Amino acid sequence: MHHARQALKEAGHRLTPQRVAIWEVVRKGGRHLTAEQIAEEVQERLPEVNLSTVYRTLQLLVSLDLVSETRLDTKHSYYEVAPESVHHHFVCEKCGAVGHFADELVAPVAKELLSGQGFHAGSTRMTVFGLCHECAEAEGRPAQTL
Amino acid sequence: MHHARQALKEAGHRLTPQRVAIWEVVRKGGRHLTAEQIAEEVQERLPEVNLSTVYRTLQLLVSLDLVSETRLDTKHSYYEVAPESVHHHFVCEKCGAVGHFADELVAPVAKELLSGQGFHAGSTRMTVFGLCHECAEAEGRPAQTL
DNA sequence: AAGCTGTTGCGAAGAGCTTGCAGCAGTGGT
DNA sequence: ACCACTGCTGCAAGCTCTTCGCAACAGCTT
Repeated sequence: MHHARQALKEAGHRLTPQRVAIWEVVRKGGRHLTAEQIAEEVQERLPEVNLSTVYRTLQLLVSLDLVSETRLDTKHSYYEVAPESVHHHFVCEKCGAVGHFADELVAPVAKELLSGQGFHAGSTRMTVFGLCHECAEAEGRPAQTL
Repeated sequence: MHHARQALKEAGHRLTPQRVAIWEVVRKGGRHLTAEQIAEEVQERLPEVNLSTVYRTLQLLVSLDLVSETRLDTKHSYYEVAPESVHHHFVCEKCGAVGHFADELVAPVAKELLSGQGFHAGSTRMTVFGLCHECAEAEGRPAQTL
C-alpha cells in the first residue's frame, strides 16, 4: 500500500479514495480479476465508483508497474498485482482455471526462438491454453503421463 | 478446394458463391487474416457480401476443421487454413508480425506442466508475445544471444 | 420445374472498453 | 485553515468487433 501510495505521488498523481480502493481490491484479490469484478468489489465500499474510473485507474496502475494486465481469454483483460518474478499462465479452456508457471520452464523455448527466428520472447508473457486436470478427466481423457 | 467443397456437402451444407469466395481468400491469403480483411478481399469479387456472412462462414469452416482461428492480439480473431501439423504462434507486440514454431519446441513445457501441475497443454495452441528481430533492434536492445 | 429449407443481407443489438465534458476534490502554497 | 489550480470522477455517449433476428433469396433434391 505504501509502495503504491508513494509511486502515485512520485509520478505526480493524486491519491483519491477510488484509487486506493481499486488498488486494495487488486492487492487483496490474489487471483486474476476482470475490470468488472474489481468494480463490483470496489462498489461494496464506494458504491458510486464508475466502471470507467476502474478502467482508467487500472491503466494508470499498469503504467506505473504496480499492476499487470494479462489477456487470459478472448473477451477480457485480467489484472493482478505486478509479480516480482516473471511468470506465465496456463488457462483451462473449459473451466477457466488459471495457473502460473515459472519463467525458467520456457527459457529454452525463448532461447530457441531467438537463435532460430530472431524473436525476443525474453521479458514477455506466455499464455498456454489447454485443459486442467479436472476437466481433462471429465473429458474422458485419463490423466496419464504424456 | 475439392476438400472444402466435399466437406461442406458431406456435412449437409450448401455450396454458395459466398462460401467458395471466402474459402478461396483464406486459402490463398497464406497469412493470418481478420474477418474484416477477408470481407474486403471477398468483396472485390462479390461486392454484396456482408460482414456477418463472413463471420458465419468462418465459424462454419472452423467447425469443419477447414480453418483455424487464433487470437493473436487483444482485438481480433485471425483465420488461416487449418494446418496439418500443430504449430504455435509468436507475435510481435510492436509491429504485429506473426511467426510460427513447431510443437516439438514446447513439448518439454507441455510435459512439465502435465507432470508438475496436471495441466494438459497437449493439443492446444500457445501464443508467445514479444518483439521481432526488427522491432527489438529499433528498441535499442541489441539482438544478442540470450 | 418446384418446393423445402438452409443462407444471405440488413439493421440492430451486445460486450468490452474508451472518450468528452462539466463539475468535483486532492494538493501545494499562503 | 483556506484558496485556487488542475487533475480526477461520474455520466452518457461512442467505438470496435462480433452476433442475432428476420424476411427475402437461392441451392439442392425430387
